[in-house]
Amino acid sequence: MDGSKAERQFLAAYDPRAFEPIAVTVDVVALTLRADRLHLLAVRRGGPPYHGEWALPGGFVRAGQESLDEAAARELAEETGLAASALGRVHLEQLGSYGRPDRDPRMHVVSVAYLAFAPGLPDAQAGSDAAGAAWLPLEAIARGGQPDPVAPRPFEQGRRPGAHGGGPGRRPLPAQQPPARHAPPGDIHLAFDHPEILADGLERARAKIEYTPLATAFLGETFTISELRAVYETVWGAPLHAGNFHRKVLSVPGFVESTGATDGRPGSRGGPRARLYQAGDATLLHPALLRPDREATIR
Amino acid sequence: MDGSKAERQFLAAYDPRAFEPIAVTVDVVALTLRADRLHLLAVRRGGPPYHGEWALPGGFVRAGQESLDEAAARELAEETGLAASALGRVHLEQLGSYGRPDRDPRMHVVSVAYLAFAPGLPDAQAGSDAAGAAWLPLEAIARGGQPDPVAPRPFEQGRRPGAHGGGPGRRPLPAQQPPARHAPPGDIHLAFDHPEILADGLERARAKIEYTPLATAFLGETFTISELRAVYETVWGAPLHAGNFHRKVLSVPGFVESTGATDGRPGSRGGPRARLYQAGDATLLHPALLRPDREATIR
DNA sequence: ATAATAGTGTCTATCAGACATTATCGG
DNA sequence: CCGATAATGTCTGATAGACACTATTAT
Repeated sequence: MDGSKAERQFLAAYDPRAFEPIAVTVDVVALTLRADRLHLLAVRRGGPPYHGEWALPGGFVRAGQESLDEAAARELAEETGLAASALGRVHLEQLGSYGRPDRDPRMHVVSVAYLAFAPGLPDAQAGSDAAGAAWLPLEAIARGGQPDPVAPRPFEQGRRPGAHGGGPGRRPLPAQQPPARHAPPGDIHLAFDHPEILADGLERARAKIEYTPLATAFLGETFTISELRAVYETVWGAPLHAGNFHRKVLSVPGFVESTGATDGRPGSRGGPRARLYQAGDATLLHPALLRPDREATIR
Repeated sequence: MDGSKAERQFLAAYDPRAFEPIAVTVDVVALTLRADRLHLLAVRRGGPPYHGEWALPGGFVRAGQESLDEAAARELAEETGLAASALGRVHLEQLGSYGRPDRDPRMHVVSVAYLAFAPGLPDAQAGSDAAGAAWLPLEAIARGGQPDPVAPRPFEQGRRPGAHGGGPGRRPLPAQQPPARHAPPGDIHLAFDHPEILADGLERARAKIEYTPLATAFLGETFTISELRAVYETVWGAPLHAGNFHRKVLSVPGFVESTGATDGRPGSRGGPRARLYQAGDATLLHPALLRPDREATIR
């Protein structure tokens, strides 16, 4: 029809600035578990547009210097103030790209979104870029679109004490936060199209723990089956049968491996000391742990 | 540590060309079924780099003018020479983004890859950009990486006559191609990192037809259960039990709907006339059609 | 003692897969 | 008739989920 494409490519080969540019950024939907509730890592924007509002952590990809994966890891490290060592236990995967021309008022920005699962991380985001970075409870964030039918409604589970991971030293921690009621209602609104990205990330997370062992990425090095169940219950927003879950998890080869040890910190409301497990070497769960009745065929 | 991000953002707001740019392209892994074999839409490159080699169809996203989805649909339409009407039956979804700084020798190019499932399309890519566009049988294309263990080995199925869809008028077509042996061996090598993108697209396709009805996107408006089974067998590269498949497909609500009609063109080797079905209204299959034994837990 | 939890056993409905059977068509 | 296919039926092993039960610990 025109051959203009070949021409454009030719030009691009010799003058990369010949076109109106498109900026490329990475944004990270970083999730963690705190006190049996999902939290999102968010930053306060320090300039226009959306000055002062919350947004996903992210930034520009450094042209010619880094891959998308590297850029996402870098942004996450900067924003959490975490050393690469601590990032080792964080799962990071590409979520998808968002490129509507008007999603950023300044110019056409294509954002490559990433999804991160993190164990309980220290709250302080010292130094670094993100003075205003914080873990926000998900319920405090306004839904992207319609009321999500598969949304993780906090169904008020037994409020386990150590059900969140908590890194290597996660021993006592009698309840770092007073079990304050559901926190502020969903009145925090994310900037840009980040509500949509968050919604996609949540759905991905819910699906991902069905057929991969990534739920363990929310926990510490070792964990009990109950803690693992708490991850599923929180991410899926539905209670699971303790006994069946226990048997199921142990029956899936490669999901978890027993460390001989038992939990030194038993449940605060009694019960025998649980055995401790660590993540196995499986990358896919077979058979999978399917979400409870997604109502025959969702249409 | 520096606050340079805020500064960069500030600059970007007022001078989009202040940085070394990153180009954004879309590339499409378009798959179709011809004569019971998967084919990939590929174009011959008309200029450096990789001049004369095969590559995925794609091109630059038009800054400020179109979304990523729109760009992918546009490129696919240009390359196939298809009107938007014919594209209506094509499934198009985002696959992932690829952004290693050295993946294009000219400059840092981030490519947003898309995956397309198409019914049998006319071979002629008239006019349009792509003088050199063609559907290449997958076996003719060199594997991206290691020998893919889940690769769809052509297991030599019964060579059904009409097992490929074939758009609205797919009646006679007694065997448009002589059942030529497996075509040239895998010696075609795709340019750039397109072998990797193709491999990812194939794996996505194999997984996607497990839990979505998208296998029907490879077929015409109406199809028989056998034709649908041929899609699964070809994409998965493994034979399926005809009887069990039949019963299973009909038992999944919303997968297929019976049109009263029966196939006017019976199997060339006899047998009763099969009933014709059309795609149902389900968007997810429940229960899913799982691939045959992926060997307990893939590690 | 009471309540709550860890872990195991049992039963049942469901499903995937193997196999068989009947009917229908082309050659 | 013979061979291949469509469609349905039957059987078995595996699994998910419901439920029960015992043991252990905090309060």
